Amino acid sequence: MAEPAQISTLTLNRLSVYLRCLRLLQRSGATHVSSSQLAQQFELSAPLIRKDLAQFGEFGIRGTGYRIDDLAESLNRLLGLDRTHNLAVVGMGSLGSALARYLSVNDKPFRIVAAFDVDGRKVGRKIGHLVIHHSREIPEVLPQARAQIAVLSVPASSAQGCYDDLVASGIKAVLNFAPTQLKQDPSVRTKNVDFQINLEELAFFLTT
Amino acid sequence: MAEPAQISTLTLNRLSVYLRCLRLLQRSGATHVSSSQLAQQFELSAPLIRKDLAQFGEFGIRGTGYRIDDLAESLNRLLGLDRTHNLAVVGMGSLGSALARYLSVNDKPFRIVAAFDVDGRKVGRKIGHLVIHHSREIPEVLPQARAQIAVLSVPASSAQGCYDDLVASGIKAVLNFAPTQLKQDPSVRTKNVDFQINLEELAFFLTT
DNA sequence: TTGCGCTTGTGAGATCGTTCACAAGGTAGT
DNA sequence: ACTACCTTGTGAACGATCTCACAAGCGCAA
Repeated sequence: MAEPAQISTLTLNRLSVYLRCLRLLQRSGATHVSSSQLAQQFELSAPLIRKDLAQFGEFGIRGTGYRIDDLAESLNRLLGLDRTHNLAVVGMGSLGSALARYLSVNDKPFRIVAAFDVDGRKVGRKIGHLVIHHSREIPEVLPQARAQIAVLSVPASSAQGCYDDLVASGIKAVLNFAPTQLKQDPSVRTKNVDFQINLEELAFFLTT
Repeated sequence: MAEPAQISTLTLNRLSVYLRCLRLLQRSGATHVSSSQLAQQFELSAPLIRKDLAQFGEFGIRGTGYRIDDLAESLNRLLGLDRTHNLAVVGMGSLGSALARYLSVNDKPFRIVAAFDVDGRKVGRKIGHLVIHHSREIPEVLPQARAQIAVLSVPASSAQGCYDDLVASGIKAVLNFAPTQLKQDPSVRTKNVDFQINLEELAFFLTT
């Protein structure tokens, strides 16, 4: 019931997981679900799920559980997924292209509105119905396309430069795939997806 | 000086970051680095870095800092990166191919030894000098290739099935890129890289 | 050798996140 | 209406993680 002064990232990510699970349940025809049912889907405890959900009001019905449709819609709105978010992909190598394709296919709330690369051979080519621009055109194209979130999939060596360009051009958030630690701008929400580090984590546990 | 009974994942991931930074410093010709110098590279506090490193012995020299070469080698060995780890990639869609290419190029301690897909048109084709096998051949090919870590880049709908096959065939660790919550086997180290959830996290902070 | 300046290593404290136990509040059957 | 049975929401204990302050240690200069 208390309005969430500050939602932690951990909670937020779990909410995404919950929502995804609810979508599946919706398709299966169920109407209600309890916190313990959700808990045994993933490896989480029921009280944690209840605490997560209770931060935003009393969604549940005691004795019955949560109404799937209601909860899904609430989470959807809460996460800001009821609106369309415009993405720019910077770096159309194999990873960038894969991400672009993945995002284009789905009718997700994310839509690619701009793509950039430094490779002259790629500039001008189309990905879906979108022309690839040269990275130096970011300052003009980015605001015009109204991109709020950038997906950064360039080599580590050029990541910082691209990041700075994006920040200067008014980007609001960056999802960085480059295996490097960016010097972040405090006004831009930045998130790293570093699969090399994840591999190394797994490798470590194989040794012991 | 205390032998680390249990290293936390947070610490472990930071060690990877430190090591990466040390590699850069090595190229720049520096010989020593202090915890505060490291700290201002990323957004971390110096005491945290010292605590992380002190878990494994006294690497530093008071008054001087850390010897870059020594520390890099220690971390390298500690993380198990002085050995080669054999990878299998399951799902050679655009994402799987991008990951495979990325891992093939580098002379990292990770080496791809097997690739799988269910698409008959892809089976038999080569990625680098590696033949793509059909996913149903996992039970035979996986142990023969001595793959310890699997990279799972299949659609969400088939992720659980592939995961179970991998587990049954003796895989030791799995890096899952499918946007789904796997029912994990306790004997297999599993790590999720869910970039959809990361996007949703960024989207959330744009609304408020 | 002595003193000064610098940096590490580390216990104590603060903060954050999760688990636990239980009261409050529903539903269904009689 | 009443009872039995559920499930939620939540304060309190617990545990993990990070921050802080400071003593211990090393190098260098005189």
